Amino acid sequence: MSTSVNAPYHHGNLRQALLEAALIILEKDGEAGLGLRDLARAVGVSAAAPYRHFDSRAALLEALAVTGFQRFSAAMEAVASSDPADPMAAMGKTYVLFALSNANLFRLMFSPQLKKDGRPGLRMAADAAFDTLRHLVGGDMQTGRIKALAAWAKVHGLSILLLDGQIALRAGEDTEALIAEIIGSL
Amino acid sequence: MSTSVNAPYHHGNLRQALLEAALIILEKDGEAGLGLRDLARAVGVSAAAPYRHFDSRAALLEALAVTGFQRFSAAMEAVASSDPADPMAAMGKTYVLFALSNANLFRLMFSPQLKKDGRPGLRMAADAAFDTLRHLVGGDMQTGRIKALAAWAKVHGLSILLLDGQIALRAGEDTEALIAEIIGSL
DNA sequence: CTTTCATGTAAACAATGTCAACATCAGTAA
DNA sequence: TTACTGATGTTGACATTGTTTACATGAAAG
Repeated sequence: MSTSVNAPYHHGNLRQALLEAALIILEKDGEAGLGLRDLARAVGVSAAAPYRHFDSRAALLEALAVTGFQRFSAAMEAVASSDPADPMAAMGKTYVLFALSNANLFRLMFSPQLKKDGRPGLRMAADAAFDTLRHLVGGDMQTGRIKALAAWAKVHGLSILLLDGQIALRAGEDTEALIAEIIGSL
Repeated sequence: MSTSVNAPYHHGNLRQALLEAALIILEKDGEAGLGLRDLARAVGVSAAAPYRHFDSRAALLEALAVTGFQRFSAAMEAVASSDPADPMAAMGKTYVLFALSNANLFRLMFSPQLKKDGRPGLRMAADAAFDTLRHLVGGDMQTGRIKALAAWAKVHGLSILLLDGQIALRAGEDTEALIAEIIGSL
């Protein structure tokens, strides 16, 4: 029984296909909804096949989170290099919008689960992302460390509170405008 | 086979015992490490017994999170009623310290898992907690909504970043002092 | 053509959440 | 007291999950 009429025994690029399908499932169903068997079935492969490319489910999740940090870095560098009027505000807005448009991926990136296993790839990716973030901030304006940390905390907290639906929008209020207002209140 | 020599058939106060043991396991092993069977064994009861008091594992977690919000509210009210010099700063500090000293419980309170099932008890507890928070803030100083949201975001983000170990302490730096500094930078 | 090795499959395992059927016991009513 | 009843606990089973082991396939190297 094969999904397509003439499915080849070897998939060809299973690792990549798994990651792409996993990302879709992740955004739709959340991390808990991402089962290895469902994922394998979605790609048209047996339940054990993913183990040729990932040591465990956690390793698969780690790979997802790593690509998340890479995309995050890319987004931040893109705004920074677009030479905006207020670099800090622009980066903050990008930070929050990235979280909102990649909700479950963002949550996965900061998942305490993955961190607890001490997965080195994830730690490296996160460190790299925040290093470039620090570099971009330090390059464009000479903020002190405390102010930078405070800005980071504000932007990160805003991301999570919005993600969790804790911040209620008023009637006719625009999310993006609210973000700008909160970021602007330094 | 019974844990104690003369264990009675009926536990007596199983629901409470489950919650207390669950809280301990939660703080030690995290949410993923909190299995129903282990929990039942820790309390000296069969694997199915918890189902007489909780509909599901998620319901048990919800109950834990609810008590978390109650403790959180109590802590915030305690500081506010102690009439501190700078109410906002004091509450912010309490907010972060609560998160740090109840790490996994705090994470559970904001777990996307529980939120997704639309558990009404959790939503009510969270709303109640944040209502009292808003009340305390609004009562002591007339902050605008945007400033209040910004302060909330900063304090919440700081909690999570510290919890995740993302903010590195410098040599000889005190966590509590750093918190105070960041909160102070409004 | 043969060999090899990365990559896939099938079948099994242990552990988990959950449920159904039965056991125990405290309290109430006769 | 005696019988019933409902709340609470136990046992055994089930489906599902992550994971492993043994085997199958086939593309590329020799």
